[in-house]
Amino acid sequence: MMNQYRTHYSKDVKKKDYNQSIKVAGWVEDIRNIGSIAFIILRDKKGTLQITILKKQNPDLFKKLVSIPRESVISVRGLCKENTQVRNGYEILPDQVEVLSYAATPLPLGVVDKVEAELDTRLDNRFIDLRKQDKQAIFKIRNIILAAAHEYLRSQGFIEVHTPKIIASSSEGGTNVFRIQYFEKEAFLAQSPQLYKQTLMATGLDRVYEITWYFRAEEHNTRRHLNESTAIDIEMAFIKNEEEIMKILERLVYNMCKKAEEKCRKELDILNKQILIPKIPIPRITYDEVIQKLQEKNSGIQWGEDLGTEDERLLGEIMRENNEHFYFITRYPLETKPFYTMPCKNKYSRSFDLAYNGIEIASGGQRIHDVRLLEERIRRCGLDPKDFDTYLKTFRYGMPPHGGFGFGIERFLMQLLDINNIRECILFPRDRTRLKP
RNA sequence: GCCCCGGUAGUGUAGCGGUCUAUCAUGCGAGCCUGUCGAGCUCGCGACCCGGAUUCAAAUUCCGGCCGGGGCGCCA
Repeated sequence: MMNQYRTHYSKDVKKKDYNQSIKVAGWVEDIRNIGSIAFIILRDKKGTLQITILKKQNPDLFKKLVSIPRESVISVRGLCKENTQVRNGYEILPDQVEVLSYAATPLPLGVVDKVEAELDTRLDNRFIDLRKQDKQAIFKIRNIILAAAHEYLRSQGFIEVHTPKIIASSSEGGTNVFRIQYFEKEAFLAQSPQLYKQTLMATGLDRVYEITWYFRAEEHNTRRHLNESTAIDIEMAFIKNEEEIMKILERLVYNMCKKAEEKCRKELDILNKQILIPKIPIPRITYDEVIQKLQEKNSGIQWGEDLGTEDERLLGEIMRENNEHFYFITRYPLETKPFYTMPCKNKYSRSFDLAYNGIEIASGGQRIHDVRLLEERIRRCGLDPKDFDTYLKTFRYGMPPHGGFGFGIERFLMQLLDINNIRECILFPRDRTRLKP
């Protein structure tokens, strides 16, 4: 007995339950009233089932059932009968129906209607949109991917941490931050846990990870940006160079893909997608090689410039021709990277991006642990070391070599499942204009 | 921040100066139908984002506003 409303989920009814009285509960997805017989499709967490009722056997109950508005929540007790004509192989012949919640009509959005609504309408009514199994599948896969990340990172000695999202100063420069009122002070929402992760490298925890929010006040309006997104952020100490970080990242990605492939068969089927599991090692291409490849394809990009969207797409295409979907871009020019990035041979840096079919999904690298070099880099980037007092202090009393990365969860999901709008990959997206629900 | 595009029933659309009393589908309501599973059939309900302007006449043209989508930049 699961609870007073339900003894079985739709997909848990087995042969041994046939000819038994069972209880099911869920949402009324559809009612097909043929006249003297009616079929009610009930949807629960695991799928759908059919309730069949004959008018002449129970006229009152018949009338009650067929007049329930779609998407109402009901609990039904009845005899479970085998029937090969029905998709599940069984149907329920009800003797008791309890309406737990009546749905108003018309629905703001149909769950099984023949017309698909636009994303904007769907997001406005996300609680109904998410009743659709294909929309739900994305979040079930997301769950498995994150479970895989936790499992893998913990197996590698990382501990999970949580750092503040309300912060005193804009951490890195670069992207715009949201300003908020913190009692009598001005504060900001963290655009990344970068500086805190580094601070933790001074503590001896050595390996930390955080599944975290990024808040970014950029007024972008694209299919691949959110103003509130999530990431897997890691930082590790006592590294020799950035290669060690990439080794963790590629294995993390491998494990996430593998677990999704193993455990999300049903969801992948619903979405009609297949997962490409990366071959390890994931190829590393240097920034210089990238520029060369792009120039061969007549891109106007010059050495020293960051890759534009078009360049990223083109590179993705070039790589795909060689059957490579994942690839690292390494050794970016120091100029293009934030102040904390470890330089390499003057003009290069020990940084990398991980791209997946032409879109950046992670970026990271080795950080500077020498405080004097760090101060110099802050100045070179046109910032004032005084503004980084709290941060710089952590480097003055013993800071090991370290590095890490930030990995965008929605970006990854979007590429993994070939979804063309990032808003599909987060339950309640925040974008340039959307603040609710 | 720059640049495009769009707002028509609950949902998705057609119409792009008069023929709009606005199309079709879906939905909703009523009815018929004993095996539906995109059920079917009959009847009905329901909409031109807002404000100005042009015109004999505006859903349609112009201006402003509001709301949305997308591209670039930036980035995950």
